[in-house]
Amino acid sequence: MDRIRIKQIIAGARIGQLLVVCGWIRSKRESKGVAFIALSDGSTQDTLQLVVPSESAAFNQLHACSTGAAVRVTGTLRESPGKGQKYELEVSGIEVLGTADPETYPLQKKGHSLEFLRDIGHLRPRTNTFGAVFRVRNVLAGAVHNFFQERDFMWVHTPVITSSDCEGAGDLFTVTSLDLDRLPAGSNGSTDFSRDFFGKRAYLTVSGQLEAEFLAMSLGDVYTFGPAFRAENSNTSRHLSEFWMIEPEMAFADIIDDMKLAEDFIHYLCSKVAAECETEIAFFEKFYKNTSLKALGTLSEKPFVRISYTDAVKELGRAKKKFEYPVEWGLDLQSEHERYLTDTVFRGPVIVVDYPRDIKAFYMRQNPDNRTVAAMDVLLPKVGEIIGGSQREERLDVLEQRMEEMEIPHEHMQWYLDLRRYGSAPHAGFGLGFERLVQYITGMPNIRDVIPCPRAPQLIRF
RNA sequence: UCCCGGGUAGCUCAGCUGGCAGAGCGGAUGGCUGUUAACCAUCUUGUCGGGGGUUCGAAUCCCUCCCCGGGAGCCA
Repeated sequence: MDRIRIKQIIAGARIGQLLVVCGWIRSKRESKGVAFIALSDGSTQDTLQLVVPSESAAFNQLHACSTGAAVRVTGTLRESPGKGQKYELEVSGIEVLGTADPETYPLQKKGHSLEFLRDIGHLRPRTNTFGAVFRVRNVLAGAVHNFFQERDFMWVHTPVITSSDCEGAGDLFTVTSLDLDRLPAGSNGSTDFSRDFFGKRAYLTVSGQLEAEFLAMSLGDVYTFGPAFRAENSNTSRHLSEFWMIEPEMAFADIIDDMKLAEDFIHYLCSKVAAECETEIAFFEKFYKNTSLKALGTLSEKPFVRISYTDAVKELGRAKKKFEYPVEWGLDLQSEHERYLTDTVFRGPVIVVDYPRDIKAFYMRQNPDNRTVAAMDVLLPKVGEIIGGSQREERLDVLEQRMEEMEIPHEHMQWYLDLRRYGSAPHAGFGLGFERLVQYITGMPNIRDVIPCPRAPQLIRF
């Protein structure tokens, strides 16, 4: 007989049927006449209540059924007379597949701190919290593809290993097959990377954007969804060294189209999670209080406030609040400024657009005022920046001049400049940090708790 | 990387004006009950983060290193 998932049982219409269920024991309550077991199989937030009557042969095996043990159970589904669950399985047979020594099994019936669970990363998906996080993460990942596929964006696979070191974002991890104990010497004490695997220095990608641009400039609308790597020494609840990024890129599009896409995207994802992860969100609402179905519902409809950088600076200048960092046109907005805009002034997501060109990347399109670029950031309450995007500079002369001003060497960028030489066209895109989205929607305080195997400075266990 | 706050039993934490290392939870055993993080009784648990120093004596004071958390910077 095939096993059935608890998720399907909860969905209903199986009362009276003989079923086989496999899973891990969460808790057990024993008495003389009857025992109760809460069983989880990861398919859903809910546990299945197993009822083991003392006359059942399974009753003698209860000793091995401690918290954490894996079992295969046969029984008849009944309507539950008790509170807290609709169904329960009246057990006729239990096969203990794997015991879990209660003296050493680290998960208790009680709740654990998120910090402790990080130390047992291989077992934490068995908890309510992490089961919920990873189910929401899965629904979000599926929704990302649905959103773009429904709009005829093509999923493109940009490289993980790259030779491009001028993508603008932080420090890079070097990828090498050289013997690190005997590095070939180059000039003035450096390493000779011409002897390395690729014949030149290679890195883990920090972004697929530049590659996505050339794919957009032939396929039209594309998106990437894959890992990115940053070697920055960032120790915060919002940064990972390895994270997943979504980067749509649209040909024949401007910054207005870009903002529209970003807003539609967030709306879509929130509505999908609200519809498909009701129990998970209800769980987060109850135990972490940083998210709610109601808030998700609002987020999936409410239009985002749009404000120019220049007006945002004016708004901050009017603020009664004392800021630690100065507010002045030309300086980048600090976390406290962004938070003031999202949490106090507009009380919701805000898109800030048209930033000073001197604080933004070389590829962003210069506006007619000659001092701002068509760049936009989507800011969310509490989490801060979740999306950074721009219209790309499609004019060859303007781009070349900008690269010179910012001292970016042209030689490795000829292919990028070619896109402006041959059939150039307006195009725009953005990058969204997937974990920050999961973090925002689940309300998890630390980004290390929304990815199965977090990588950060000094952290690469599991 | 910088600024704060921490590291004591398997977990959460108290003890910190230097003087016998504690509680709750968990776990084990027994009892009881269609139970819901069940309940009652008994029992169980230590490299006080590592190293060095001050002292008759250090979990407690000093130095140093490691790790964790919060905030900042960098960014998504």
